[in-house]
Amino acid sequence: MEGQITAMLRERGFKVTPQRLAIYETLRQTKSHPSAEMIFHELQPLYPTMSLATVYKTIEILKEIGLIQVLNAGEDSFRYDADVSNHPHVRCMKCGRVDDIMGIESEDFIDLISQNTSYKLTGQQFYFYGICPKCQITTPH
Amino acid sequence: MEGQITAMLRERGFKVTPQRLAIYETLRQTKSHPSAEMIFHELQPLYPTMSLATVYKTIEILKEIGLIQVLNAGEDSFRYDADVSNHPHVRCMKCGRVDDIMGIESEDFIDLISQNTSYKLTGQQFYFYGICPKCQITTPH
DNA sequence: TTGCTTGCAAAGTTTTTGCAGGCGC
DNA sequence: GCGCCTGCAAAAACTTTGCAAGCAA
Repeated sequence: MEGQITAMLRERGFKVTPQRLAIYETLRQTKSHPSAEMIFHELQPLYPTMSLATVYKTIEILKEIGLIQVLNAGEDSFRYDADVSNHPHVRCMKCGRVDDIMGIESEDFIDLISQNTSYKLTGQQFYFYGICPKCQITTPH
Repeated sequence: MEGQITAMLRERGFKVTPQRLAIYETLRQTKSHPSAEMIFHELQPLYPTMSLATVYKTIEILKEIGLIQVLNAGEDSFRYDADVSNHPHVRCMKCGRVDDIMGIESEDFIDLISQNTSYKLTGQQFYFYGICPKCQITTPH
């Protein structure tokens, strides 16, 4: 599983660079669904010369290869997830964090939709909005 | 049902202006889920002096009052829908159009999610991606 | 008349593009 | 060494803000 990115980049004719590996690794090691800016700041200490433009360009490639998925939970910016499995996301309307919702079997629901549209479906994203446990405590009413 | 916007604006202390009525009416009379820019261009002939800023400011109010809902189907810009009922949307990856998916009962699915997260849920958006009927014909493979 | 609203312009945010030097292969 | 890649800067795209004049109530 690990190191797969190297092979997948080369297969598609992309070069393997430290920046690309670092950006993917950052996404693999977090569940916080960071934006480009967040990834950039995360890598700043390790790669002081890294630019935001490189983050965006790398994200574009990783998306194309299918190594990451792109999220927009109603914010101004996009977030990225190295877990490309089909799972819903939930955003806290108070603190802004975005979490995974795991363990949901949505095939039946998707089939139902498929039968109710004339589109040929290729994918989907389910976003939920609410208040996270921590923010429920802070403001309990 | 019609003219409700007038009362709802006044109730909240907002003034009723031709621009606000026109922007809401544009959204009520379409199913294309226009962006701010699209609304602006639609109204340009009728209101030559209308500005994009007014469109954005009005959208902010309509959203606050609950007369419209905000969508982001993975595009750079937001889209707006005067149908605030809870229904999924689908975007064509080829031509970019965004359509409603009606007639879906999603309560059971939402309940299932509700039981699988520690968030206190307040809302959700379901986005599907695919190819619309027209684009399926144009490129049939 | 009062003060919210409009529309213009400027600014803010996020993302993309152009290009010269650098590095993967 | 060739050609793609990086990083800087500039630009583009979308949205927000400031302010003077205008209009709703």
